Amino acid sequence: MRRRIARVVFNLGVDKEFDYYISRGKVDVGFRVWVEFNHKRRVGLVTKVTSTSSVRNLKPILEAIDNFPTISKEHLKFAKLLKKNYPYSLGELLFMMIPPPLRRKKRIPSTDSLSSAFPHRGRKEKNICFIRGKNFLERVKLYRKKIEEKLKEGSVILCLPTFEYVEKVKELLSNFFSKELIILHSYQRSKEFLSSWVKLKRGNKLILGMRATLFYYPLNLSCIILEEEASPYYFHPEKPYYHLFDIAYLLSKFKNIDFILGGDYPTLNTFKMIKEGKISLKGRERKLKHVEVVRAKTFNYYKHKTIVNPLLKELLRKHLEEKKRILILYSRKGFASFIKCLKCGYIYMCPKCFTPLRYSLREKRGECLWCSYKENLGSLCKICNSGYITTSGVGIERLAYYLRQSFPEVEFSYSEEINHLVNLATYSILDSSSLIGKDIDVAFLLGSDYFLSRIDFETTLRLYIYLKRLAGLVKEKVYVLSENLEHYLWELVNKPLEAFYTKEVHLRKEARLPPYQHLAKITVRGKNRNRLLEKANQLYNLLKNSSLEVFGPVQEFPFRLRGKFYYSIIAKSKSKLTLGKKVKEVVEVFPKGSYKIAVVLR
DNA sequence: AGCACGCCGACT
DNA sequence: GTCGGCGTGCTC
Repeated sequence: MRRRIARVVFNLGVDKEFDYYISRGKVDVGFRVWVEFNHKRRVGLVTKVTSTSSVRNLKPILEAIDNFPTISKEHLKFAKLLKKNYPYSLGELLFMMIPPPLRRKKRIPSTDSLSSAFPHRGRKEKNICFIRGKNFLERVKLYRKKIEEKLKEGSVILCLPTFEYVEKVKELLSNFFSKELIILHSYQRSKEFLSSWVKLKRGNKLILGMRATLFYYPLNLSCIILEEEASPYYFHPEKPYYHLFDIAYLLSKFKNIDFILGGDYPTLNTFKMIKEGKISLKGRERKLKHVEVVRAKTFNYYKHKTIVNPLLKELLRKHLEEKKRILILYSRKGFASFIKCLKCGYIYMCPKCFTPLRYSLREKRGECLWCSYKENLGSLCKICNSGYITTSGVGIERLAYYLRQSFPEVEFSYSEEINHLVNLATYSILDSSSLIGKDIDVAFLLGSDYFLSRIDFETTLRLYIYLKRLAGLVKEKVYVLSENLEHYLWELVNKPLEAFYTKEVHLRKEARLPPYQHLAKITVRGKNRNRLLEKANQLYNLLKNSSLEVFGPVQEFPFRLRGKFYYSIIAKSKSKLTLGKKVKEVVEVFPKGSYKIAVVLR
């Protein structure tokens, strides 16, 4: 019996396979094919070759793009496993494993077949381990040993949060693994990406990349390393939404290989798994410098004509006189959060998102935080044409402005380059590697009350990690100015990790939040506000009927983005798997139309 | 996902 | 009358 029919999937949200007959040439599972689908020609991927089809009048495969598979049978199996956990089609998931240029009709620029090295599967019990190290320089040294050992068995992928980490690790490891080192990430040009992708399939390699890299894993993968596992960069913030930890965890289980997590402070989930004996722990906590929490009493800004707290001024003056190297961290970007007219009270808004525009002093214009909208401003109000425009709210640029007023002789440098005596930066600099190896004597963390007031259950843990990183960096002391000394973080910030994490885990358990309960945020968007709310309520009822704990719908922030409204519903469940499955079922039966749904699990 | 088709309310 | 938003169904 000759098998003449190919089952094909596309990079579309249709979770269905389509049959085409094979007219000529070699076509097999994993081949990219050029076919006509719905009056258009596009690239499909063969998931099966059979002899029968329930559909009559099949269309032919116009062309097999290559004469070898782009996707292996193992990758196909892994994509099917992912499909069980995520509300995406098999096609969408498989195309994540294909380099972007090859998602179009382009031939693979290689001479011989791409048949990869022998698939690797761990024999004994796989090992999940959290390696604790002060900073990434120290951890890379620890990974080096592990990489050397695992390269004997197969390839190793080292996932890094950002491009700058990849560059730094490349510098650090290229001497040790010059033959094995391969860089693969989506910042590369397509030619470079493709040549790396072809190379990583031959022999035992060390692959450096970011969150998308893991989807291109070679069959002989023997170990996954996730450096700085608590980094927010491992969350993919657009469709297809995923967290790299989950993908890496599933892949390591699927292949039964080692999974190494690295970081200075773990996520709460990892901490919980360490406590449960599911993850082993290497490395100890070291003594850090003291974080001093100072009561920043509220004072009258207008009377004092400054926003610089007198206490901060006093502390700064003292350390400036001692010629200390100072770092000041602040949580809000830009100059001001609002631009308004003093006469009519009009607040400048983004016309697409209906959120206040932020004022950027550097650019001298209003900017939307949520989309790319920019607006140049005159000195008179654009509505009443008479009132003066002022700004309110304190961003880091305004803070710098007032600090210069208070200390005219000091240069408050505000940039990513920390080379001056006094430096200003936003908290996010602590998620990068820019501060490693810099000499700082004293650090001030400002704006913590605002940071903690955000409606997000992760903020306390984030701030704890930021403060601990600062405490590990400075030679002398970290100051935090807060008006809210009752916050539980302040009494735990100088205690060992164990104390804070135990408390936080306890609170999350009480509040039934991750990692004890999992959350799915289901967001609907559409142009008609009232109808959208109806839709959101329908969705709410469907979720409720599938015996999930459901909350909402609530307006998203921003409520209106790029001309569309957004409502969110939160569903809760103890098991991430059941949650994912149930939400997926509901989303699938929900009528498709002009109201689009997005699902984020955590 | 994209697209065609058909329904219905709004508006010169 | 006809324009456009919206639901439905279909793609091998």
